Amino acid sequence: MTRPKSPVRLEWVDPAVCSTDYRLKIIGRLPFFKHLPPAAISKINNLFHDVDVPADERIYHEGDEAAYLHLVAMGKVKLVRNAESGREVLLDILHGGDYFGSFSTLSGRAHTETAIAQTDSCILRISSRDFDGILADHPDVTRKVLDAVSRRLTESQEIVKQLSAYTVEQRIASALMRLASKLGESRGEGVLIQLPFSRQDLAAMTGSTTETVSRVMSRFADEGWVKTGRKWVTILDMKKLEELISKPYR
Amino acid sequence: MTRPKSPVRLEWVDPAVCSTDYRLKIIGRLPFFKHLPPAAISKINNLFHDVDVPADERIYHEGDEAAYLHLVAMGKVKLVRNAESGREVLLDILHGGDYFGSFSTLSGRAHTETAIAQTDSCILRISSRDFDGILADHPDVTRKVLDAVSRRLTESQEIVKQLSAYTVEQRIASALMRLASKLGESRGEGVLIQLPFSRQDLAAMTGSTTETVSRVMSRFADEGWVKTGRKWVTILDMKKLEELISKPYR
DNA sequence: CGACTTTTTGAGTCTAGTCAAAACATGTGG
DNA sequence: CCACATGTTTTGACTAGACTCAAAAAGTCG
Repeated sequence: MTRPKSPVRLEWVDPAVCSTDYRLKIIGRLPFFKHLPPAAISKINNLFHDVDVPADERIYHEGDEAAYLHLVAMGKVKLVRNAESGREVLLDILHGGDYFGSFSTLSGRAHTETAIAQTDSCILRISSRDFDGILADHPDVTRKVLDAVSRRLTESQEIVKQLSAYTVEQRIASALMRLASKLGESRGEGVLIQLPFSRQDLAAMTGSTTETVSRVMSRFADEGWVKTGRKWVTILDMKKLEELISKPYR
Repeated sequence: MTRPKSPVRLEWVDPAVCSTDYRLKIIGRLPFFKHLPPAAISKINNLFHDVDVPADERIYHEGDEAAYLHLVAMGKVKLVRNAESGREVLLDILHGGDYFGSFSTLSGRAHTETAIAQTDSCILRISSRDFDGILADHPDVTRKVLDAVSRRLTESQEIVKQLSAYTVEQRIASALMRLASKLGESRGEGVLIQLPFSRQDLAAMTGSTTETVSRVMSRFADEGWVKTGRKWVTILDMKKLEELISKPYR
């Protein structure tokens, strides 16, 4: 039985994206701003600065002064916390339109996590100061930001629940489903996840180790629920993964 | 060596607190509102309704329609998520001035967690609709709420890190320190935590079991770092607990 | 003083981690 | 286009931290 070769096709990051006024389009599509009139968006656009970040490069580090709010214009960004033991914990993977970094000069001055480009990325950033100005000018934007943060809090609490109560197998199944629905690409046979992301990343997402993740993934593959390769996974049977989770602990 | 009997003294919940205009004082002291002029606070006060909740009673349940924002006026409230396996996960313990529940009709219609009174409590609540009105009228309040939610998100991510990378012993030490700084009462010999909270609660906070928590606490007590009893803990040596955490994994 | 709940202790088991090494992909340069 | 260098994934053997089940001990309250 021959396995398919890597189905990974890296997305094309046109260097021009960040340096032209294509930005205006991106910013205008963001949930925070899209309801605003073109004039306001244009004004906001001028407050953003763009940065191209090659894959694997750090955008900022835990403990750095939190002076900017960032937006992913293109590419993937992972948010990571490092434990004292050296173990890396993957908090979230972000893509186009997602925000990260800090909102304000008020709510703490240091970043509490590290942001790393997972692929070549284009990042837009605005100083916390300027963003504060936008919030002051547009109460409805503040409101949307509040909703976005609330949603992220709820997601984080869901992760807490899973880390507390699920087995590794269940956490991995859940992480795959989460990634699939957020970043998956529908293929004929299933949903392809190609961030790219390694066993290492999946381990850091689920509070586990590469070896254990590998073993669990092999089991899933044997069952025919997924197909895996280097830095990609295709989910063939979402239902079975779901059953794993809903099934009582014993 | 005789151990002290329970140092627990339950705080007195005067039924009058909730039913009189003492509420106005409480609301006026909240971080969200305290900067507002008395007239505005008085107006806001009228939108709140008070509820007395006896200990161990549920205030709302996961999945219930999220129609109110709640404030703890007096007492302690725990936020809990139930896993499919039946295991209970303790997300947070709240006390005077803390908010819980949902902010808006927008950000999802169902509660994602269960709220249970840990002690006899007095809860103030406001309909999401009315709270939306306040946010619309007072952009600065929205801003403060945003900061509060952001802070809670950061805290939640810290828990995720701990569940992912700490041993049970480290998680328990960390939980004790967190509770001490938030809800602890300074006594001569140390910091008393008397929520009241059981081994069960501590297990639900740390993704562990009562038995394991008991064993770890006994170890801590043998070392002379804590004194424990039924539903209370006194921390005698915070530094030693801290060392446990900062000390590399092995 | 009992009745009840919470906490502790013990013995046995198992999930998941550790360490080490082999197998496999992928991209590079000859 | 093949052979090699590099990083990733898999496999194996072993270990240990934490869970389970069961029962005894200790606190607390009426």
